[in-house]
Amino acid sequence: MTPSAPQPEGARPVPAPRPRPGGRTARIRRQVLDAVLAELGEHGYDGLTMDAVAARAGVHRATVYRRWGDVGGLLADVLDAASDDAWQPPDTGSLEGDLAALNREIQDALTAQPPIVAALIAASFRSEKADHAQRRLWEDRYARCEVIVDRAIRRAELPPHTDARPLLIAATAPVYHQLVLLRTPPDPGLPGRAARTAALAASADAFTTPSSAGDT
Amino acid sequence: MTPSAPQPEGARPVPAPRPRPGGRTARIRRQVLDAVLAELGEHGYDGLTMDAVAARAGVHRATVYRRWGDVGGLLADVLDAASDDAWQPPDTGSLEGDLAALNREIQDALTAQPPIVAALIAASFRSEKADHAQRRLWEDRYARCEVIVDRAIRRAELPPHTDARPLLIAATAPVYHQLVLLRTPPDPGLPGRAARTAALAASADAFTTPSSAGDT
DNA sequence: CCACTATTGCGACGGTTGGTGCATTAAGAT
DNA sequence: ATCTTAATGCACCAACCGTCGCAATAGTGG
Repeated sequence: MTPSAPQPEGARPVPAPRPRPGGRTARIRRQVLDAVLAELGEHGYDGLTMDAVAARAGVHRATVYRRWGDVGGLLADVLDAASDDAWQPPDTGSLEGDLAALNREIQDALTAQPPIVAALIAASFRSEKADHAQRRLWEDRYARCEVIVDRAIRRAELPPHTDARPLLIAATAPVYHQLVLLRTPPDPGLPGRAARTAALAASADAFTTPSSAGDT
Repeated sequence: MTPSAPQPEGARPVPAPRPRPGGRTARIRRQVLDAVLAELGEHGYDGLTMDAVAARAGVHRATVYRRWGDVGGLLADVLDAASDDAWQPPDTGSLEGDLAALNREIQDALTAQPPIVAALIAASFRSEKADHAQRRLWEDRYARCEVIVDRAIRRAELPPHTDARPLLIAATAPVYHQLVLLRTPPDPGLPGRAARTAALAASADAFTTPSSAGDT
């Protein structure tokens, strides 16, 4: 079973809804998840072995196997933990500015050193559990970004019935595509260009729903 | 074309290893590559082991190890072999039609059963060799697609200095993004919508190089 | 046809990782 | 303090990896 979302650093020990949220369990969980991030940054997703994680965390392999099952369980837990932050999309005052800033954040995250984000995306292909967690993270992030489109509609930059998701996908997909799939070196102009392209198509009604109130 | 048969360095410094592309060598290569595809389709990239490939191909493990080195070498050879086909982008008579047809081909390939293309993309993250081969394949495919933009320019559908690559990326990235990264179920309307969006932005000069003859 | 040799098959080895039964420890309650 | 039992550590096995030396095979040139 997956060990539900762990609390971030130093969170107050909540009044024990779980059978035994003892100090040892929480401490080991934090140690293991930190070890996963560290191993992921050093050796990449391919060098992420249960043995190395357990050794770095200072716990026995069997403990990691029982609580997380396999590497995918570890990744899934890390990904779910990533959804617990308070991230919000940028707010620059214009649609194109928001999308460009968003794309810049994406590019920075994908090219950061160590490449943890890229490693997590790549690793999500190896496991069903990590895949599901990755999808939840995508859904969470794109849902939060919908406010960008809402604001643009409120500013009358976009027609009222613009579909947020396809617009956000069109704006961000080129950045992911080039950096994750094509693996081309980062292009400083790409975030802005992709944002401009999507904003242009959006203002030309390329993302308005034919029927109203129809969510995909 | 062949995996160039990397000789075991240091073991036997043969000064003039006469290449021997005899019938047996080629036959074994084909058997092994077919086995790789079959294993990839059945067990996915994660279940792709050297032992299983050798057993299915009817050759000894040592042979596979000697000629391809590791799983990455096998994948790289498969990817390189994929570049040797005579694929050409569709020609429907219009830019949007070409892009839509291209996107439909991409979507079909990515959702085919067994998911060999998706498995190859995912597997390209596991190995340096497979990664390089995958990049070569991307480059080959996108280079072949540039003729779509050339034809559109010749038809006066696009301004003369339109950059082919960013346009092709913008048109195809959403399909890859949704199917490979986001892992959403295939949307029959997505190829056409992405093509329409890109064509619209392109006709609005979104992909023309600001300065003269563009590079990249 | 024959000699030469690159290539393959064969069996085995040590090493690493994935995964699991069993004994021990420690958290939580009485 | 003591009991209960969830959680952990330990030992163990199975599968796969990567490599080696040697024998057998089959292209290649004479």
